[in-house]
Amino acid sequence: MSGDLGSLGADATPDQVVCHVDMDCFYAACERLREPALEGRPLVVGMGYESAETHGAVATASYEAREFGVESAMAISEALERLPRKVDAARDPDLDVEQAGFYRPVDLDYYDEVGAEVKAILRDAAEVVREVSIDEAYLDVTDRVAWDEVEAFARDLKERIGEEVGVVASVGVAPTMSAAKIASDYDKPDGLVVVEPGEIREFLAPLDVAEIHNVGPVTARQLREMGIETAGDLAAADPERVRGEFGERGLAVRRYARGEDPREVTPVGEPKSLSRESAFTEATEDTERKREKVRALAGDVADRAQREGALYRTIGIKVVTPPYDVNTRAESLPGPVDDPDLLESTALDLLAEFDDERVRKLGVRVSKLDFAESDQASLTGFEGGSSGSADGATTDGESVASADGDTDGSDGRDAPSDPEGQRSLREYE
DNA sequence: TCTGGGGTCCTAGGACCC
DNA sequence: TCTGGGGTCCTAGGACCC
Repeated sequence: MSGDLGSLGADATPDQVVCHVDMDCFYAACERLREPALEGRPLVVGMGYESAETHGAVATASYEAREFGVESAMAISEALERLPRKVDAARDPDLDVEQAGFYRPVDLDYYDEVGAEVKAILRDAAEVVREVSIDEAYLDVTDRVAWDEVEAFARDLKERIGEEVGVVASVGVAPTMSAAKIASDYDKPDGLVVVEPGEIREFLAPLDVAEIHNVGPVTARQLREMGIETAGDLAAADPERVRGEFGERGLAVRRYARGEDPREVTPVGEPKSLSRESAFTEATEDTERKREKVRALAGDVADRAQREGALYRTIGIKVVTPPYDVNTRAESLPGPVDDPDLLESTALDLLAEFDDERVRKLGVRVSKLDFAESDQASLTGFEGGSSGSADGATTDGESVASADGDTDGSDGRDAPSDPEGQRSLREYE
């Protein structure tokens, strides 16, 4: 029986050896890499945070900082109450310098570089790697490592990451993606947990339902109200009852709790949407400020779409109003475009509905993406001078811009993406 | 004290078509 | 004449993940 999914039912669990690699406090680890003096000290990395400011949220807190009660996603202002900044403590006689910590703003570009080094090691160690985020990946090592060798394999992997990159990874190994993920989290930091096929049910059974993938705060609370507290409870629950309460998603989660997971490790594909969002320091009603922010966000999204060779067919905005109400509006076009001006004007039109509202956060998104045409152009080496990537649009019947007049005339799609933007879109090897 | 930013998937209702 | 049924696409919101 080699993991031939085709011969199994769609829901069957494939025969796999899955490794989940998860960096410990990754952002904090990166900061310590370039600032070794931070080693061993309470360290908070804040998003939307700038030095000496108090707004933003905790992206990562080092384990030392967590001892002071600082948690992920907490407001920086609250984190500062639990763990004052070292610089402030040094100046304030009422504060104890020993009970203070260090705060740094996130620097994603740098973390990306470090993450890329780790990913290179992972791709070297396994044929199939699914990179889930900047600091996390699944490896399929079924064809490379037997169950009795997998612990040594994982230990080597952790060592390589530690020696070559200088950050600490936790690794979980299991027959399914969902169990491997739980295993990597089980003994953090610096964890290494192997769950062999025969052990998976017993391993999962005592865990809190909230630890199961796709069980968030809402589902966890509803499950508890049903008397389902552990993965074992959920595994044993009547599937019809679970389906009635949570639909198909509930059934999937119940299967995870039973150690069943039909997903095979595959590389991530092209993105489904691209977006940018940004918060105001405090909610504003000022129409021009809102429009200004949307213009900036739309420009960023347009640039990114162009760089990645993505055409988009749906343009949307997100408007967050106090206390924290999320509103989305979207409009689909007749065909996929690469048109920054249209993106901006559409986003602004959608925003008009909120002219009278106080707004704390705005976002711009493009979706229904289409990479085929620019792929085509780059793969065939079409350089097509000034008419660049638009050439693809003429090859299939769906010519884009002409389609409808609903955008105040101006078929103005300006000369599309420059050749610079055409750098290789994927790295199938 | 006002919660950052970037994503994915699912559901539900309405429009529209056959 | 409301009496169905099936399918697709669209928008909006929600839950979840990192």
